[in-house]
Amino acid sequence: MDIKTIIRKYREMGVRLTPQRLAIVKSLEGDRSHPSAIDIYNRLKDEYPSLSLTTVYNTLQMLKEMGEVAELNLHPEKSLYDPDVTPHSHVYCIRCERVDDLPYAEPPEALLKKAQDLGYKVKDVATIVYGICKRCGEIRDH
Amino acid sequence: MDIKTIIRKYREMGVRLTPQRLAIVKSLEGDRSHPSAIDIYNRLKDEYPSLSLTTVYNTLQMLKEMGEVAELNLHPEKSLYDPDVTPHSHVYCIRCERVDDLPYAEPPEALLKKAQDLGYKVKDVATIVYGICKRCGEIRDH
DNA sequence: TCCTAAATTGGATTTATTACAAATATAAAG
DNA sequence: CTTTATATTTGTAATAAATCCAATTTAGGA
Repeated sequence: MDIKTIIRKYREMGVRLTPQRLAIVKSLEGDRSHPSAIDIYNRLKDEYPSLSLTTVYNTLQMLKEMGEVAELNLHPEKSLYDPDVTPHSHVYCIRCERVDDLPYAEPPEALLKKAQDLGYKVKDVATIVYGICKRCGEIRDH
Repeated sequence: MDIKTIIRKYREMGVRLTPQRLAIVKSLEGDRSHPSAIDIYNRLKDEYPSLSLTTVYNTLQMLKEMGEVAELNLHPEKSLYDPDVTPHSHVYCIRCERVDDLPYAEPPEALLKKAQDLGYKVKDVATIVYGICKRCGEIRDH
């Protein structure tokens, strides 16, 4: 998520470079917290009081199409966004919803094979580890 | 998802065996379509006109706690339910939302290792293949 | 500086899910 | 078979995420 790259991409796409978009891009830069759209909105609304949630959603959608962010389906009820689009996996704490990165690992070949046999054109593979994070384990396991 | 087993489990849990619960369990038996709560509700509402969506959610929640169904986070906005709780993976069509089963495949050991190193107590691993199913591929790729 | 197409805003809408109080019905006891 | 306690269902309202849309604003080229 390099800002210069993104600004260039915006220009190339003939898309306007608004302060809102720039703010969203900048807030996402280097962010490893895997925020939701509303998280991003809340972060920025003090600095941009007129910012609208719709704009956050629109911008995330656009960044997704540009290949600059990935949408993660870790949480059953909301999408989380990840500015790191290099292949990697995630651990998700089922108690506090914390997300941490895991390294990239080649998915089992047998799965891709079987998906293709079923007629699927494979676009992506996600591996998600579900567990209880250190902090939550300490809190409840007294 | 064996009905006799479930009835026995209900009894053991001291939980009442209502027609609604039985209908939901029966409709799920052997179902490989990965329905949402609303799908299940729609299927049953003709036969059980008084059935409420809340009851469907309650029952799914209970079956989940009994270990008889798994909740899948494949779709960004809704949960899908799977009465096959044996370990296996899924392919998800990003166009039509179709879901197919994939065999079980051992997740990469390096991921579990890393999650544990981060302090997580690992509970589950999900591998999801995203792609375009045969039918959708044929429709749009003229 | 002006102008227009593109973008933002905010309020309303849709969809999934949960909360809750009142009505109902299971299943055990008599 | 009837009664009864209480677990469960129901329906409606409340939440929450995400989308829609018309009116307003603005980026950026002329």
